[in-house]
Amino acid sequence: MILPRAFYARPTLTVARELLGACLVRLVDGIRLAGIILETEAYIGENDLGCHAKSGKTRRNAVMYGPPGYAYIYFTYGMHWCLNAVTEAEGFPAAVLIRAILPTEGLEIIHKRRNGRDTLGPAKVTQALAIDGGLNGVNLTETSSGLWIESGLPVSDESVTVGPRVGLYTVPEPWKSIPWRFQVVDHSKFR
DNA sequence: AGCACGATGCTCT
DNA sequence: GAGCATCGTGCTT
Repeated sequence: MILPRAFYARPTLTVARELLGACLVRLVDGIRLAGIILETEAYIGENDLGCHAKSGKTRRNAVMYGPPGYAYIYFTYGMHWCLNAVTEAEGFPAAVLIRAILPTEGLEIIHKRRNGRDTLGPAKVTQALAIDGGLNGVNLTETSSGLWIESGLPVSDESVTVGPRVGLYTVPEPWKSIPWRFQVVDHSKFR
């Protein structure tokens, strides 16, 4: 089942936690590339100094200000794309960064796209699933976008760790260390 | 196994 | 012009 708009129209921390175990799907040339989401991070509003919306609405972050259930995809470090799912009410900028997946469908293609390497990292996820800026702003709640998220396996609290978000080196406290990162500890049971 | 570093170009001040 | 929600390599232990 495709996760509906109402799934995303909730507090971002709730969405980030519940996206663990869900299935990220990318349709390329009629072929499904998919993986179970293993790691997420929440970015919540203009007060969150780690969030791209910290300085208000710009051309880059505009999608985050739109309705929930859309893809916010940004380019960084001169070569990498990162995928987010927009959350909360329209007008409030918030999103969940998809940081890692366990590939489940289209394994050969994913393997080839990743040159045999893992898919544990936000830019590795987008490279593996052929996601780039051309998909910024697409609707994650319908298949016609070629990118959507389906409900997957429930993940128990015991198999989830919570911790600080990654890569926010110059972000001031408390935002730098606030535990808004969610990770499936042992994903061997999904294999 | 872990750390340091360079790559590389877009976005906003 | 500075900074960046990263990755892979290569060197050290």
